[in-house]
Amino acid sequence: MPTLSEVARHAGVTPATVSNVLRSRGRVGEETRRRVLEAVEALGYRPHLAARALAEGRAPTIALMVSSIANPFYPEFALAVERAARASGHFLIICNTNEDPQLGRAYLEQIAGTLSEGVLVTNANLDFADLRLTEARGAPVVLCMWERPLDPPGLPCVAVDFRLAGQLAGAHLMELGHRRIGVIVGSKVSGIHAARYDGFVDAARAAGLDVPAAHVRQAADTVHGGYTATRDLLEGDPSITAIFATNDLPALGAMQAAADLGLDVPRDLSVVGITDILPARESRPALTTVAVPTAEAAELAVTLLRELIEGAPHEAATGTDAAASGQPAPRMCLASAPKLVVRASTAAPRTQSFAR
Amino acid sequence: MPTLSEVARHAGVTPATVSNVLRSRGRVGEETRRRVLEAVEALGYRPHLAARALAEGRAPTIALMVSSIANPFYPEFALAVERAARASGHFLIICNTNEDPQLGRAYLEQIAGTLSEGVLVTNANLDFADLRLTEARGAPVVLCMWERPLDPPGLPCVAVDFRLAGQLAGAHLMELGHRRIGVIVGSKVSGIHAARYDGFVDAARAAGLDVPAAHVRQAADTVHGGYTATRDLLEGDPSITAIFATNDLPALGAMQAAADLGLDVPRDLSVVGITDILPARESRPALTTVAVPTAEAAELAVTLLRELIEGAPHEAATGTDAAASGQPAPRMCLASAPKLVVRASTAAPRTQSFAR
DNA sequence: ATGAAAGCGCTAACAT
DNA sequence: ATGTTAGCGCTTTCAT
Repeated sequence: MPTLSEVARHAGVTPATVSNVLRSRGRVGEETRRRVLEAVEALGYRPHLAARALAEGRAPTIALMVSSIANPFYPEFALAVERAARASGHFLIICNTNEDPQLGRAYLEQIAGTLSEGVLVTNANLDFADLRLTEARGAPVVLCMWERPLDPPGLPCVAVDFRLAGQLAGAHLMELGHRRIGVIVGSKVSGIHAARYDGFVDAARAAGLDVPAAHVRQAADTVHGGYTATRDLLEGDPSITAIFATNDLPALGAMQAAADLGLDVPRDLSVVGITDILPARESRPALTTVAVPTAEAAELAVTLLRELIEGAPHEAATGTDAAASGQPAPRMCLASAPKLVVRASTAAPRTQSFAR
Repeated sequence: MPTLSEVARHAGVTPATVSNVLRSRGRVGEETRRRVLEAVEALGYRPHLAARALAEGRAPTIALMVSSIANPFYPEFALAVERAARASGHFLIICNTNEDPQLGRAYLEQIAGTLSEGVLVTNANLDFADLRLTEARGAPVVLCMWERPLDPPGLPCVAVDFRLAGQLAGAHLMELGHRRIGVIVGSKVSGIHAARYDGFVDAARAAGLDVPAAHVRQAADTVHGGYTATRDLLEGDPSITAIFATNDLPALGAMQAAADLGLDVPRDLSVVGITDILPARESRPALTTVAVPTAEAAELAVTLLRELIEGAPHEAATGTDAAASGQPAPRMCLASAPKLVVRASTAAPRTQSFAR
C-alpha cells in the first residue's frame, strides 16, 4: 500500500500538501491539487485509518454492545445504528457479549477510546460500573434503550417509555374483555423488563383486576422461553384467555405453544407482545404488538454519542467520582411513544369469563 | 488515558521494557516485571490499539461484508465468525452493504488493510474486481459461502455444495410423490442461487420430470418475496402440490401464502427450503429444509483468512494480474455436506396427481 | 536485563 | 500557497 509521502514524492510536493488536498483543508493551488489527485489515482492511494486515528487523536469507529446478535431485534437495531454511524463518518464494530458481563468488560477495556471513539449499549447484560469506568477513561457511553424514563441511569441515554408500552398492551387485552391473562416477563435478568410489567399492572388496576403471581412467569427472551412459559401457564390455569409477553420473541413462542396445544389464536387464546420486530409481522397469524421506535432510538443514540464525543474530546474531567460530585446530570433523550399495532393475534375471548 | 511512557515513568523503567512485559517478549527481571504490572494496574493503563496497529503494521480487526444484516441468516453466521475472530485476537467490523455494490466498494477501500487485516465476504452483492483489487492492495479476501465447488471463483473461498442441497430438497419432494412443484429462486441477483436450482433440476431429471418455466419464479430473498412468488405460482397453476425455495426465508413466505390462501401445510402444499436458519425451526409447522453447515463454514473462513494473513504480511506479489499469471490457484476449503432435515412442512401430496 | 533511538503513516502547528 | 518540524502511542532493532 502506497503511503502519503510516496504520493507526495510522486506529485513533487510535501506530505502536508497531500494531506491538505485530501481533506480539503488549508489553501492549495489549483494546479498542485490536480497533480496530487493524479498521483493519488495513479498509485491507488488510500489513507491509513489507524495512522490517521493516531495522529488525530480520534478513532474511526463506534462500538455497539449487544447481548445476543441472534435475537432478531438487534440486527434491526444495528442496521439503523450502522446507517447513522456511517453518516457521521464512523464504522461500526459489533460487540456481541453473549450475555456475558466478563466478555463485555473485555470488549470495553480493549476498544473503548483506542479503536472506538464511543460506545453504544443496548440492553446488554453489562455492569454499570464498567460503563462508568469506560466513560471516565474518555470514551463516551450512551444507553440506547433505557426502559425507565422516570428513573435516570446516571449515564447518557435515550429512553423509551416501556411502561406505557406495557400499559397499552394490557389495556388492549382488557378492552377486548380478557380477564384471565397470562404474563410472560421475557428477561432472565431481573429488572430489565420491570417497567413493561408495571405498565401492564397499571392497566390491570385501571380495569379493576389484579395480577396473581400464578399468572406470571419469568422466561428467557427467546421463542423457546415463551413457548415453555405458555405451556406452563396454561397447565396451571387452562381458563387463561390471553397472553401478554414483555417482548415479541416470547410472544411468538406463545403462539407456537398454542398451535401445538391445538388452540386457535386468537379465538382460543389472544397473544400480544412488545417491540414489533420483523418476525412479528411475518408470523401467521400476524402478531398484535406494541411498536417501539427502534430506528428513531438508534438515530438519537448516535446523535447523542456524537455530541458527547465532540463536546468532550479532552481527558475526562476530574479524577473524582462524577456521580458523586455536583456535575450536571447526564443527558437523556426521550424517543417518541410506543404505539399499539393491532394485528391478527388478538380478539375478544370466546366465552365471556364468569369471574366477578 | 495513560500512555505507555507514563506507565514506564511510574515504574521507573523505559517504554521498551513495559512493552516487553505486556507482551511477554524479551527478557525482563522478576522484580521489574512486578513493578511494571503494578504501575499498569495503578494507572489503569490499556494499550492503544490504533497505535499498536500502526507500529506493528497490522490491524486488530477483520471485516465481514454482508448484504443485509436484516436477513436472519447473517446474524447467525456473524455470530460464528465473531467467535472465531475473537479467538484469533481480532475484532469484527460488520459492513452492511445493503445490496449496494457502491457502498461495498467504499467499505473495502476505506478499511481493508488499514483498519481491517482481512475481509470476509458472504454472498454480498460485490464486484469481484473490487475484491481482487483489495487483495492486490494487501488485504486478503475470503469468500465465505461459495456456492459452486466445481467452479472456482479465483479467490480463496470456503465452498458449500449447494447443488447437492438443491438435489436433496428436490429428491425429498419427488420421493414423497410430488410431480408439480413450484420453484422459487430466492435471489434477485442472477446466478447466486444457480447451483441450488441446478441441483433441483438434477433431482427432477432423475425422477423423469422436467421443470417448466411456468413453475419457476425469481424472487427477493425475503419472506415477502416468497409470499408473492407463491401466490403467483399457485395462481398460474393451482394443481401445484409443493414448493421448493432456494432459501428458507422465501420458503417461510410460501407457508404464509398457503395460510392466507386457506391451504393446509403440508396436506395441501408441501414446502421445503435450504439453509436451516433459526426461524425455520420455529415456524409452525416447522419447516423441512436442507441444513447447511453455517458455523463450520464461518470457522473455516476465519481460519483460511488467518492463514492468508500470516502467509502474506508483505506487499502483494507482483503488479501483474494474479489470475492471468501462472500463480497457484487460490485456496478453497469444502465445508461438509448439506443434510436434509425433515420437519412438518412436507408430506405426500393429498391426491395423487394424474400426470404421466 | 534494560535502555536509546528510530520509525509506523499520518496530522498539525508554525514558518516561509 | 507550500514546506518544516514535531509528535500521536506503540514496537523494534541494536547497544549497553
